[in-house]
Amino acid sequence: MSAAIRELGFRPSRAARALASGRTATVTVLVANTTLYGPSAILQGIEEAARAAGFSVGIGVLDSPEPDAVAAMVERVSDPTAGAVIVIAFDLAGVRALRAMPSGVAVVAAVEASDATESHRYPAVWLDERVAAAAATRYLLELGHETVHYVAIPSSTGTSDRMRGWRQALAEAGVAVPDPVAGGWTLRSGYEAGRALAADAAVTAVLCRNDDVALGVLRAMRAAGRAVPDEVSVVGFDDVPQAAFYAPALTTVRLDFVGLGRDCFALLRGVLDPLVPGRAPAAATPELIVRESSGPPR
Amino acid sequence: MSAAIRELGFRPSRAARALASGRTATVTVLVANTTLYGPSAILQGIEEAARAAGFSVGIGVLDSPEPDAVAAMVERVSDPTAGAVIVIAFDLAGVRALRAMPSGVAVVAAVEASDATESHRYPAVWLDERVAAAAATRYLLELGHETVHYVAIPSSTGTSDRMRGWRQALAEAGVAVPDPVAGGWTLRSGYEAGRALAADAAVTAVLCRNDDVALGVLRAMRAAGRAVPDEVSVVGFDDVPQAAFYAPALTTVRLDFVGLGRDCFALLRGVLDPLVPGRAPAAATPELIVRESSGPPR
DNA sequence: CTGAAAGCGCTTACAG
DNA sequence: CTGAAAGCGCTTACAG
Repeated sequence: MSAAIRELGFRPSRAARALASGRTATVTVLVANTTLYGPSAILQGIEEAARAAGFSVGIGVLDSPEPDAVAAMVERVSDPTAGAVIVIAFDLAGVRALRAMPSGVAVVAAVEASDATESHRYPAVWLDERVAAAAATRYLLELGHETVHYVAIPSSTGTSDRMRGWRQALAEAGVAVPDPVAGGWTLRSGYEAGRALAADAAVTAVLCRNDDVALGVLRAMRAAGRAVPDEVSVVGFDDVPQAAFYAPALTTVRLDFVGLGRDCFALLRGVLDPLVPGRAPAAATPELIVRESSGPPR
Repeated sequence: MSAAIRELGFRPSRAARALASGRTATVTVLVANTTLYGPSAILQGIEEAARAAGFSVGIGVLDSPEPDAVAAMVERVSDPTAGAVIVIAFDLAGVRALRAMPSGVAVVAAVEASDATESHRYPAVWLDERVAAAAATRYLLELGHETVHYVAIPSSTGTSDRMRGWRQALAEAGVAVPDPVAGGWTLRSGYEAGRALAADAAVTAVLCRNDDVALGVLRAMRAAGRAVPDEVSVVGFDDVPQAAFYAPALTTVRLDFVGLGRDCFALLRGVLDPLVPGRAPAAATPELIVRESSGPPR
């Protein structure tokens, strides 16, 4: 912008440019809840990369997985001049939004389960959670635990790489595969799952679908008088910034959500404009962070 | 939309409409970090209200409080056809963005300190944190503590209603006002502040600027062998969903950020169109939630 | 009350 | 290489 233009306070109209040129440097990201750590960190990463590339970012939250609500949201973002969309498809609402996207709009997804059909219908990005879950499970087994229990969040995507990795590690070790315990997205549901697990004296190690669930389980163990990690080990997933400060500090799998968000935008960039040199994914590999909540069985 | 139109897959172009009519149903919200609970919950509330009103919401993150970076962001959102902006001015970056907004664009803010000049230059919305902080302080005093220490997050906005409420309650009780201890936005900084406090045997009660700081303080106390709440009480601010599950469960001030976000959008709505009936603020009044981390001094 | 025309602020293909 | 014209898809004021 020249000094003269700046002085006059001239600002180009994005709307006019979009209309005239037929394209907009805009992504809108569809997400179920901006309040949870994972999605909010992915959003942070997307925004960072988008801003660097001169893109605007819009946001649409999928309050409810109810088909009509999802369809309404999809309708809003399918405006022909509205630009591309990224959907964070870690749960039912996101998966349904992905399925409902009309052809003709550029869409890219961040998914949880790499084997889900969603990741084949659209360009997608994910972390290698299966390997990480298997590693966490193996770690517990090697500590001497006879098996490892798993607290899942059901009806999210149907399949989960985390659960598959856990199951696979158990199978490879030739160890009994207990039924997964049903948790949920709330802390309370993690607590309830923990209560059930605490009541079973045979349980000595539990892997949790995320750190919120793990925090609930931790509290349930304490309430039941089962010492962590002396009597039972608990391991989470995500490594939220608070995890290192819990009591006990949580052993968990660190997931680079911000990096995943950046990769997601880079992928979208490549879809929109094949001439833009595609960068290799930069998200860090998931890594088990051993802290205080895990140890050998008594 | 008629069935015929739907069948043909017709979707109106938002860009064309914006150009022709001169207005866009769009808000973009400027925020420093989508990853923190407060801002992300406010965003959730804004998006919910905006969607209900048929508005699109954009997001711009203020990575850095550095003036050039802030100016660049402000420039992007000041597009004449881009619509209104909401800035979450809880920290330096937000406050600076607010100050840099050119006249002519509709802006509304969510602020922390009701007395700051920012809240007078623009329509703003805030929670009554001063009264809540005073109440939390009084609660600790009435438990029998001789005074209450405060862990602040410095250089955020300059003034903080939370700190003012604490100071006021102490003054009204005719009690010594200790120097605030400097914390920060990271958990680690809360931990460091807690270490300093733990080393001072005279400290029996500490009020923390937010729950993250409080979690850090909790851990520091544990590391120093000071029992909570038996030897020292710690109280937070925010009531993040995890607070009830910490060990010990955190006594904290519940802040209705989602409601604040809704109110913020309602205020903006009124600014954009004075004919729209303005609804009374609906955010819940801050409330002290007493849990396990506070009690009488020994 | 209905319908054709002008215009919103840009970009772009084309004439000069 | 430069400059004037057409057109992007809507809205709106105006003629009929």
